[in-house]
Amino acid sequence: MSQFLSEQELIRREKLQGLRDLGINPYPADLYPLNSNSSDIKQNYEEGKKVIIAGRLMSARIQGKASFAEIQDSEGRIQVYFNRDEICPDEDKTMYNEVFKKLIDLGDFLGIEGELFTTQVGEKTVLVKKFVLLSKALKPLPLPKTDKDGKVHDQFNDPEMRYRQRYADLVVNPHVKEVFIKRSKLFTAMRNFFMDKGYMEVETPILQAIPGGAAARPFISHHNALDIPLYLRIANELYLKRLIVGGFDGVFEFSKNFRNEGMDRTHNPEFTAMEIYVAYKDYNWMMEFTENLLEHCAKEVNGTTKAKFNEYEVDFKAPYARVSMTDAIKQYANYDISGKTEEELREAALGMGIEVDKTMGKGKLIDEIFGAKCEGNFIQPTFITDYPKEMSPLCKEHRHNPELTERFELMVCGKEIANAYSELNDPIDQRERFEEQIRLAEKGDDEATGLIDQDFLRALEYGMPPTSGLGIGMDRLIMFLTNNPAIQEVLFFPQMRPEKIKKLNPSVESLNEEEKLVYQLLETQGAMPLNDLKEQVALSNKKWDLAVKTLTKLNLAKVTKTDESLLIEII
RNA sequence: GAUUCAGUAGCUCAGCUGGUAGAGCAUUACACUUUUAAUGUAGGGGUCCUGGGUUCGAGCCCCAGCUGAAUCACCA
Repeated sequence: MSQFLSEQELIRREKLQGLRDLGINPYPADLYPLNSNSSDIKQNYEEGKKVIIAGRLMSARIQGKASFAEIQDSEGRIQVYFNRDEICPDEDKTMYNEVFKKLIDLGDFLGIEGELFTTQVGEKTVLVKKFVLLSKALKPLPLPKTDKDGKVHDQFNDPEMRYRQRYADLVVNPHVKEVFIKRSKLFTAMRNFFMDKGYMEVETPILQAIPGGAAARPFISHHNALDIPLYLRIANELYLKRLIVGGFDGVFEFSKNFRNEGMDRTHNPEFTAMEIYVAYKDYNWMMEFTENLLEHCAKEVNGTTKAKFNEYEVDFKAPYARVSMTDAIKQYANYDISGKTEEELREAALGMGIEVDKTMGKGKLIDEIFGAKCEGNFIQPTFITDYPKEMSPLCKEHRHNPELTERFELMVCGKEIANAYSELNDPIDQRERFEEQIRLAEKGDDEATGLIDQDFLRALEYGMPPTSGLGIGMDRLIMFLTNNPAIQEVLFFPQMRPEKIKKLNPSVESLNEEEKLVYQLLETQGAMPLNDLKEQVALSNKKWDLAVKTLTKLNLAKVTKTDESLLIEII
C-alpha cells in the first residue's frame, strides 16, 4: 500500500520516524493540562498572562529564527509566536530548527505554554515558551485561506467529499460547525421548554414487531433468538400514547425514525422527529403551544425570531395565521370542497390538471388538490387545520363536522414542519379506522397501513384521556433556522452510497491478465525495445498503455530512454 | 425514475480541431526575529472517475458504467 501514498503522505511518515529518532513520541498518552483556549484568550486578554492551550496547527509563517502560526481549537483560532531563542534558550536549537520548522506539519495537534502579548500589527498572540506534539497528522487537510478582504480561496466545498469526510469538513469550514452547534441548541431549547412545563422525556422501542404510527415503508431486521422479523420504527406515536394511557400527563421523545424510501435533498433514510403528547388538551391548545415553542426555539438558536430561508424572510414570532384546509382550497383553487362527493372531487381535480387515479378516495383527492394548488403559498408560519378524515386514521373526528378531523399541520415556506391532532381515543372508532386502512392497503394504496396493532387497541380500551399530540420534523426545522435547503447539510453523517476504496497491492500476484502477460514476456526475454514488446503482446493501445503504466508505477518494470529508442526491462 | 451538469496534483480550478498535462495554495530545499492570503529563489509531485471504441495518436470525440449535485416527478 505504501507505494500508493501521495508524496506528501510519505513525507509525513518520514517525519514521524524523524520525531521518534529524536525521542519524541508523536502520540503521547498523558493528559495535557490546558487552562485556556482561543476565545478565552481574546475575551479575557491580559498582557503577559501565562496560558496553556492546545489545538491543531492550521497555518505557519516561518521567518528564519521566528515564526507566526495559528492554533485552532474548538472555539476558533489564536495566533502563536515561535521564537527560536525563547523555545531554546540553551545551545541546543533542535526544538525550533528541527522539530518545529521541519518535523511539525499543518494539522498536527500541539500543546503550547506561553505568555500573552500583542504584536505590532495589533494581533493578540501567545509567545511560545514551550510546546509539545500531542498528535501527528499523517494526511494533509484541505486548506482554505481567507484573504484580507474576507474572501475565501481554495474552499473545501465539494458536497460529496464534505459529506463523506465530515471530520475534515468540520475542521476547515467553521460555518459548517456553526450549523451543528445551532442544531444542538435547538434540541436543548425544545427540551427545556418541555421540561419547564413539567413534561417528561421518555424512550420507546426502535425495534418494533409492528411498525405503526405513520404510513411509510419500514426497514426490516430479524431477531435470531426469537426468530421473528423486527422493524425499525417509522414513528413512535403509538408507544407514546400507551404512556398517556399509563397515566403520564405529558411525555415527549426525540425519535430517530427510519423509512425505506427515496433519498433526495430533503429525505434521509433516518431522520429525527420530536413527538409530544399532552393529556386533557386539544388541537386548539396545541396550536398556541406550538407557536410559543417555535418562537422560543428560534430565539434560542439565532437570537431572533426572524430567519432567512432562500429568498424568504420567515418570522417565527407567535401567533401564526390559521387557515382551514377548506378555506385554503377556496382561496387558492377557487373551489369549495364542502359536501362534495368523491366523483365531484375527482372531476374538479382533473379540471385543475391534477393527475388522479382510481385508488384515490376523498381524502387523498383533497390532499392532492391542496398539495398542487395551496401548499406552496404559505411562506410565513401558517397552521392549516381540519384535514379530511380518511387521511388521518389516528385523529379525532372534528367536533362540528364528521367528515373532518381535528388536525393541523404547520407550513413554513411551503413545507410541512409540524403535524398535530386531537388524538383519537375512542377504541371502537380506532379499530374501524385501522380496518379501513387495511381495505385501502388491499385496494393498492401502498401508503395505507396493512397491519393492526392489537396491543395499541387494547391500551385504548383501558381508556386514554383526551390528549393532543404534536410531531415536529427536527431536521426540517433546523434547515429553516440555518438557511440550508439540503437535509444533508444539517446531518453530521448523511446516508451516502458506500464508497469504493481501491486497494492496489504492489505484487506480481495482484496484476491483471494484461499486466501479467507483459511481465512474463519481459521475464523470459529480458530488456527489449518498447515497440518490439508492444508488437509481441498485441494488446489494444489502451490496455497496452495501462499495463505498462501500472508495471512502472509498481516499480516492477523500468523504461529507459536511449538515443535510438525506449528500452523496457524488469527491475 | 427522467433530464442537465460535474469528476484533471493534498485542496481549488485551468486546459486544446485530437498532438510531450498547467496555475495558485499546500509540499521539499535555501534565505529571512513582530508577520498575517508573509516574502524571495530553486525543485518535486498526475491511473486526467472506470471500462470499451474510433484514431498513427484521446484528458478532450463516441458508447456503457460508477459517484455526486441541480431541476422535475414520486414520496410525507
